[in-house]
Amino acid sequence: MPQQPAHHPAPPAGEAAEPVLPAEPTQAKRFGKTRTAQSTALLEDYAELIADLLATGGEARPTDIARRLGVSHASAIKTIARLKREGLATARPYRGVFLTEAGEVLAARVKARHRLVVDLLRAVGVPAEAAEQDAEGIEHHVSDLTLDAFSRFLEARK
Amino acid sequence: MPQQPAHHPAPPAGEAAEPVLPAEPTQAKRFGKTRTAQSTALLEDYAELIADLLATGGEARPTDIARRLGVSHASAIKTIARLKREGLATARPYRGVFLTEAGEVLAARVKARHRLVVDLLRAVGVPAEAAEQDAEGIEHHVSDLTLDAFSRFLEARK
DNA sequence: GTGAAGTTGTAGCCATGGCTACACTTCGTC
DNA sequence: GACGAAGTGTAGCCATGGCTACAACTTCAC
Ligand SMILES: [Mn+2]
Ligand SMILES: [Mn+2]
Ligand SMILES: [Mn+2]
Ligand SMILES: [Mn+2]
Repeated sequence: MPQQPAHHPAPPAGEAAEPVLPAEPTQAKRFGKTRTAQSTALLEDYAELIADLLATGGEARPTDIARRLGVSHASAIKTIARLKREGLATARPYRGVFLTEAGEVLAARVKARHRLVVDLLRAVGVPAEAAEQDAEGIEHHVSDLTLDAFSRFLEARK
Repeated sequence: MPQQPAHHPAPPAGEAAEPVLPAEPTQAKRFGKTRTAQSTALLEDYAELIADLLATGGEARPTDIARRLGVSHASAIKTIARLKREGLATARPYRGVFLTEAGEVLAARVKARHRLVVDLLRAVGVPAEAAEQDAEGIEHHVSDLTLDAFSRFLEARK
């Protein structure tokens, strides 16, 4: 059994604490939103990465993208096809990948969010590499309200 | 373009900041770990929910699980099959679902992590419902190192 | 300019996780 | 105890996101 965080009231000794379940529709809504976030996570990472590659190297080639993501180039190409289908990117054969207006907007938003999450983690004492690692997953599940709170928190302790 | 967090150095006015890309193998490793976390997220949520249902109602039936997750009962049953396949749960037809030793260990760990993530979010000023919502996704991407940092942070400002 | 190497694209496979439709069991009520 | 409602299980569909294998195109070196 993992340790009890000290700021939480301990359960009455002897018997297990009855967990308090959220109301059923509330809980279903939460899980549903999490599933939605899941399905856009990959697109967000691609958009962010493509923007970075374009900014630094001038071009974003499927093979580079694949290598950076640690997947086969075939997988990358399939996801690039999805980006195109969803109006986030354009690509002509052998010419590299570019972002549409919508894609650039998404990339900028994702990038800002990514940085803010890393900064917040660092601020509460998470070691640098762990912060970078965890942020890569966490960023896709952070709502605007939470983002605002992160901003204010960082601002306050600057 | 989203707002610039004030604690970050602004890019030199006039030209865009060149993003600093992590080394390729580093970045690939990060994305890879995130993918792994993704694939266990669902099992974790099931284990946590089943434990809660068993603790409160004494039984965890596929239909209850499905309703709480907001999916069809057929989907729930398929994931329960995966839990069994991975040695986390047992279930005999029409008799409800139970956790194995391994399943209970997982559930306890997930539950503690979930609570800690919610508490951390609340502590940095995230509104209650947003904290609950976002934690449902974030929890699957929080490493032990990060969890420790959260603990210490909460302890320090208790 | 030609040939080899690297890049890109396509095809076909698998696992996961949704769904609906349908069949079968269990349970509660009368 | 019979019946109908609720719960459970199975089958078959789809999309996503991995993979390998192979084919076609570009590019670079010579
Ligand atoms: Mn990410
Ligand atoms: Mn990111
Ligand atoms: Mn969760
Ligand atoms: Mn949870």
